Amino acid sequence: MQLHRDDVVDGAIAILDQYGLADLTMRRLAGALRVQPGALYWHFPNKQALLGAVADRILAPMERPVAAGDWSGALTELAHRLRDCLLTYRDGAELVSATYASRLTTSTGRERLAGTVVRAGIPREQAELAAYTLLYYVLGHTVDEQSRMQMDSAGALTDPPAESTGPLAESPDPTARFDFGLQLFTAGIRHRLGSDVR
Amino acid sequence: MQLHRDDVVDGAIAILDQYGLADLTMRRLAGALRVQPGALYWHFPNKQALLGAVADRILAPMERPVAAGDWSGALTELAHRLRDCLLTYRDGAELVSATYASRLTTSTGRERLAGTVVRAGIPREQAELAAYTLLYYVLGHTVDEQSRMQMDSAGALTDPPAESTGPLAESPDPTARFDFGLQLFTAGIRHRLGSDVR
DNA sequence: ACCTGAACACCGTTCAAGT
DNA sequence: ACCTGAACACCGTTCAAGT
Repeated sequence: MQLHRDDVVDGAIAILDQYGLADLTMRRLAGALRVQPGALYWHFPNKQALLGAVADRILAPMERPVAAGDWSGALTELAHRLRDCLLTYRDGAELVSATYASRLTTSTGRERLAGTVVRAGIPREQAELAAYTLLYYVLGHTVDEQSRMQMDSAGALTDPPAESTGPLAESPDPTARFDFGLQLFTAGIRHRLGSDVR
Repeated sequence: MQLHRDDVVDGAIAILDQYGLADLTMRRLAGALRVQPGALYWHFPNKQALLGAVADRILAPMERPVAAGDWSGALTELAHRLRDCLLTYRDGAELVSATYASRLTTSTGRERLAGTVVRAGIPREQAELAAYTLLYYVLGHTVDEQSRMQMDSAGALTDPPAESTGPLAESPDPTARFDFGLQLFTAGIRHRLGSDVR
């Protein structure tokens, strides 16, 4: 049985989702694929490249077209879809955020965000900056949200009726909290459209 | 010569700044302090705790009072100061962002940001959310900015007259780019003050 | 072309034992 | 109280050699 590039990514995703990013090692992955660690290096030059391919897989749904017509609807849809991608697998947000340090530049999600902001009427250069701003927010929020989820599902067993873990514990819906920052962002864009935009 | 907790943090900061986060290992740090690796575990329970102490050191200037009187000035000042803290040492942004996954909740910088937003006239719960939003932006932006700086100073020797590295290469001043996102944020806050705030 | 076997140069952490 | 010595259980990566 030949091992293909996609099989390696499949195996990596499986380990990621079941055991988390810390357990996603080349040796463990090789073991799961019933192969020697060195074999992986025929398919990928190094671990970083493998993680990049995993990140691409996680973000694949970002390619699909958006339904919303107006720019603010499209922006909201893209931001939510990005968050959904990151939340699909355990430690997905952390992996993408760690792996896309510089890779963000070529990310297709970033381009589409920027294009949508341009459509709103913001000059190209500023739209690029706005896209980054939104991206930083979505990544930061989702990494935080996901790590809290995992802390909760671990702590729920050891610490059942804990009062509150911090100033965010009382906020009800994670999605509502996400939307708050999103609305702050779109309001900021709208304000730039109102004022002198040049 | 007795080794104290602060000496360990000093040594860690020195290695971080000279060789980067990847080279900040317990063994290397022990070597620099002329001590066995195990000795560090008398002063800190594990590496994570050590990195937390390093992060606290990096963020120490956040405690100083702010000069600006109005809320938007104070917000801008705090955001800039946070960025400055992160840029002071090599890989500072990456270390803080990696180490403060859950530690953000108790961070003093976050509290002060939230307090400032409350002063603007936003209800407490929303102000907390806004503070997180700003924090995610500053961290994301600065990690990106700092990693680009290091890629440039490494690539400048191997790749002198490269055309452009991406859609951000033409933007002139990193500080101006930082301010753009910051203004987007404050405009968003201001918009919430204008509308029904409850 | 694709993989094995085996090594190289590291990690973080623990812990009896020393002083 | 503070540290050494030495081990344990891992890492990512390389590379001759096999098929």
